[in-house]
Amino acid sequence: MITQNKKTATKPKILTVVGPTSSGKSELAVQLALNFKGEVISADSRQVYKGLNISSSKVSGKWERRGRRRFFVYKGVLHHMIDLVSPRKQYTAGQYKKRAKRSIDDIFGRGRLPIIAGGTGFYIDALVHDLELPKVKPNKRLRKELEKLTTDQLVHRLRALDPRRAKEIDIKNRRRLVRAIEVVVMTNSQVKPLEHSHDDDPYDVLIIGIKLHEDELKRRISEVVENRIRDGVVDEVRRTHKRGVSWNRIHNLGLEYRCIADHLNGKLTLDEMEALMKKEYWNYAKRQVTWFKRDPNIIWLDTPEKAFPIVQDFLGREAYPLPGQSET
RNA sequence: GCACGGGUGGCGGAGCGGUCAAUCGCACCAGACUGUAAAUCUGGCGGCUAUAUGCCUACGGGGGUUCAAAUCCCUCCCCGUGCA
Repeated sequence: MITQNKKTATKPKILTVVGPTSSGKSELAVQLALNFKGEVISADSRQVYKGLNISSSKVSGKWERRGRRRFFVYKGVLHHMIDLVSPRKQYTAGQYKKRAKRSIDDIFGRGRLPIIAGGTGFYIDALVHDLELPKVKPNKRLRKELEKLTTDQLVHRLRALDPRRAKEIDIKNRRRLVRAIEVVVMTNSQVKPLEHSHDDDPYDVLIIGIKLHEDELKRRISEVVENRIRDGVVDEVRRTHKRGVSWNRIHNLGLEYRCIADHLNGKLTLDEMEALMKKEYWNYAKRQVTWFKRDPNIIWLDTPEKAFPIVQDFLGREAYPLPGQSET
């Protein structure tokens, strides 16, 4: 259990590894975990789903029994926030935050270091800054109804309900408008303004970002896509659909799920699919970078190995010999 | 060689006398993000510049018609298809 007395107590330390897709975050996280007695918390919106393995770049670990509990283990390192629900269900950022927070407490309870690693920036922010996301579950009926309105009508509706929110929201983004209205309608109250100062953060966080050279990243993305196809992503998606996940839902999972679904439905040849996947992944990587860019606290590294001394410094203990130093 | 069809911005592809620096898509650049975030959304994208109801150069080359041409005519070059 962590209790944080904001000003006086020293906050518990956690580590975060971010970076665009294919940059090697997962592997670095594992290495850091091995060196600094940590456990990994995946911050990836698709790895929470069971059965999406190759397609979500899940580490190739296994579920193992440890005492009375079962953990997802890779290279001896415990991984959390993986394989939580069926892809038929929709897992949300709020659910993620709540559960990941428990994982952090859990890890502290074992006297270990939580290492958050992943590419879903929103999840990481929610967790690390303890964002208070409105506790309003999706209301299908209401959404369906709101969906029928024009964007302008949605804006007017929101203005009437919550003028402050209407002012700051992206008024061209229907999805956001619908959700904002949903929140007001369901809670019967307006959203309070968000103000998060870092002083309020519950943890002392070191964020390491992997920043590869553009060409290098592109190269790696190509490689990853090719490997996945060879390893059977197409089959994985086919199987996922056979298990009752609708094409519509698969399409909504984004990126390669779309490309592969289109291929399976005869809209794309295998080659077209591959090319499209590479393109989509690259664009995604850029979106991720845009997100991370605005956090000035991220320490960007061009080679993962540079992380070790920085982390050691952050933890400020002698207890963690750097790799290679332990043997001599 | 003849007959059609076509040559438009990095690419695909609209426009077929004025309101065209040229719809749109892709690529590219930048950005947003309060329980769908691998989702969703926005802006820019010929050149120049004080970024603008500004100037310049533009729709294969050249020449014409017209107040006005990417759009019409002539001619040349190139590509595709059909016939020789």
